[in-house]
Amino acid sequence: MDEPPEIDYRGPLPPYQQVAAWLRGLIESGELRPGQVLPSEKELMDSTGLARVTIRKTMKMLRDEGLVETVPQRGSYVTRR
Amino acid sequence: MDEPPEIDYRGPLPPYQQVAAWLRGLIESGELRPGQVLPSEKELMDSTGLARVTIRKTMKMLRDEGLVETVPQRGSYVTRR
DNA sequence: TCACATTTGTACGTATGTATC
DNA sequence: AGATACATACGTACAAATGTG
Repeated sequence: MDEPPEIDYRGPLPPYQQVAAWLRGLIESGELRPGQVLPSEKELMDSTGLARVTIRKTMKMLRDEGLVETVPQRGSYVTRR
Repeated sequence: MDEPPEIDYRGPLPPYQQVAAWLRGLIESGELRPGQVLPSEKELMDSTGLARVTIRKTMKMLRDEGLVETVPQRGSYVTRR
């Protein structure tokens, strides 16, 4: 898994959307394929330096977009379509 | 943290400047040292009885003076110089 | 069967940013 | 100056299910 971009706390997009944009790009480019697992909340926290609630907000956004599906105690996966 | 002075709503200085003057004094006297955190907006609201917008006006004044720096979601700190 | 680490779910408290009335 | 609301973010803690050894 690539490293996420540096978080810009002063940019036009809030941190949780910056992470979402990064993951969205990986999915749409095919780097992350349908059925494939995404980094765990912990991994994203460590790689971005953001808090868990912020990462969870990112994942919720991607879920709402239908791009990923989250399985409790398992992880989040790229939606198969 | 000391208690702020009683707010004089009829005095020559508006309330937000009265609070600013108090904090400025603490900083210049060394009671609040560089890098040290200032009371949160909530604490200042409670201890002064003033509204949040007023407290924020106080902090903006101190920021503009270069006496303090505010970190989003963190708090305001005495500028290190 | 058991113990342990991992992972998501949930909740609470605190803090600043922004907007509306 | 004030009141209220919502957005965004950090930290902590605990619960519950899963996977691994």
